[in-house]
Amino acid sequence: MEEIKQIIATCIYDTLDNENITLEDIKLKIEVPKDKQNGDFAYPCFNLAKSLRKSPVNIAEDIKSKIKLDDKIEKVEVVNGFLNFYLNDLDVVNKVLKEILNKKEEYGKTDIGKGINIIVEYSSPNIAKPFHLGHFRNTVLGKALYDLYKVQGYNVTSINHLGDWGRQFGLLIEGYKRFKDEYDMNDNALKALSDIYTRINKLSKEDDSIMDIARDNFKKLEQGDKQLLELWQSFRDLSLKEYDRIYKILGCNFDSYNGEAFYNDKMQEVIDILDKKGVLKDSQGAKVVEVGNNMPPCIVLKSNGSTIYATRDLAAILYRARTYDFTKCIYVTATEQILHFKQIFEVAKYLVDEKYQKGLVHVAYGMIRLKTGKMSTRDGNVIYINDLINDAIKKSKDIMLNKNQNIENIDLLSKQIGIGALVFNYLKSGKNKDIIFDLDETLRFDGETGPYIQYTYVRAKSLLERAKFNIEDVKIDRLNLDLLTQAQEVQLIKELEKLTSIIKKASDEYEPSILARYLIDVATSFSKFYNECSVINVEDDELKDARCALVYATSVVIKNGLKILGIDCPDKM
RNA sequence: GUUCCAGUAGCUCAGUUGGAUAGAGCAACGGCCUUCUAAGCCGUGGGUCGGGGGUUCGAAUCCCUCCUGGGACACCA
Repeated sequence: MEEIKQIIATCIYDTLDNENITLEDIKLKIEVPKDKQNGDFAYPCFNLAKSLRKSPVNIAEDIKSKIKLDDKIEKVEVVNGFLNFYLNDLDVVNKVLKEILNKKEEYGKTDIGKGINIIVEYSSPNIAKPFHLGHFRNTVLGKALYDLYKVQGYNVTSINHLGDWGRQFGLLIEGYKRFKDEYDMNDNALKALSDIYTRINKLSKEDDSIMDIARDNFKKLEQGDKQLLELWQSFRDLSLKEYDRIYKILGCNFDSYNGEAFYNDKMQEVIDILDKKGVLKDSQGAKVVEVGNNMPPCIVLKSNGSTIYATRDLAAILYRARTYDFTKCIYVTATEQILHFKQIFEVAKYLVDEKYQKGLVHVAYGMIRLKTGKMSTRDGNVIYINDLINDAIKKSKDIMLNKNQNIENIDLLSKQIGIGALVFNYLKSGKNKDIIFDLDETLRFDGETGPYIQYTYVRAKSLLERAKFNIEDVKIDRLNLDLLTQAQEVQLIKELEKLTSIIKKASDEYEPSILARYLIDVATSFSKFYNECSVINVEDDELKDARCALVYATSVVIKNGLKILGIDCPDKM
């Protein structure tokens, strides 16, 4: 891509004789036309009009008449002041396909991140509560970001910053003591714990003494009360066990589960540093740091002297800079925390070197709301992810049974497809869009969905199986790829070429949806090819092999792409 | 009140470092399975790109302003 732009820019530059125009200027202006009719690359000549004192159309014609084209470029045409460049398709076809066939599951990977440390903090649920849709969006996004960096060779650390500390646990412990006998902790323990929490929370509003006990419980926890810590630990273990099921399903694992509790003993140093630097100020009894930029100050110590979430996040920044020497530390959370992160990133300049402070990134995603309003565990206005997963699996199973009665592994397949639909649904649109939950929309299986892409993969695999095409037995250099000249074939190959640059763009913009949408384009291009070009029923064996190679290459791109998103490829559906 | 995000087809969304006739999917309607999986493909209809100004050869995209929806705004996370 970049090299071709460089070549075209050089070709254009050589026809011009004007010191006001640089090669770099030209290269920057080269674009990919939206409409393929207009070629593979285009150069708009309008901005040259002033320096050259000629009309854009004349300039374009002039360049065209003088230009010496590189071998890689087939032709150039002038349309409305644009110079449209058409690549030599056979070059592209051969180069791209051979690369994919050789690299296989490595295709799309690069090493541009070699030696660079990146932290992705994501998922981070509050323990003792079931996973809901909000956590799901977070987890799916974070996992995709993690893998986007991973495949580019970055040294990535994933951190699950568990919400496992705070007064709420003092309250939960009290509720647990009172009501535990009424619940079955072996079945859906998190639901039970969260019900207990809801109950005791309600009670505490009628009875002030309960809050006092909760405060006291938490104080004891902080001081290391053995019995209470044991209880707290059991809540944490139960929660992780439950979450792990979902993490396994989504294909994510964490290098660290250091949550808020972990920083319990690491906050004093933050206070000391801030104090020593003289930035800690009294304000209405609390200790704050002014952060400017029209923002309210960041509270670091509450008026009762205790720490707050900002203190913990600051301690985490300090710890992570020392432990991981990160170039980037990415926080995946909902948009409601934007101000909070702006504040602590500002305060961080007093704690760590500029290198680290500049590397702090907040990736904020839009809220998921229900038609009945914002999700809230407290009001019971919430979608639990387990329920949704079960719905999705059931639906894909029903569809399969409807199509074909005897499918092996139907449980595995329906799980892969149902979850593929869910995950894709939450990755396909931009992260800062709010989502209003709609069950029918979430469980769609046709159109721009996960199952559509999986289906494309399955069709490709099925073709290869029928054609008995096994990549391990193929002599890649002896394939006659020059036979792939049909419009659908060339178009598909040009699509496959983009994977690497798409991965880079998606990570640069912290936007996995770019990859998700790209995979839809790949699937669509393949489906068009599939409809137009026979693979198995062609007489010419050379053509058959070439097409099989293309089918295989497509399956590789889809599989590699979906893997980054955390979506499995089923063999049949 | 301050500030951030969003507003594009009936619905859900792409497109935003300015470029060619604003694109998909769903829904609607019409085609394509005795030959590779119809969870698919092809076609038709559907648009004041929230409104109004401005900058520019050129604006959905940049600037100003207003409207609508959502979030955040001191001791919850």
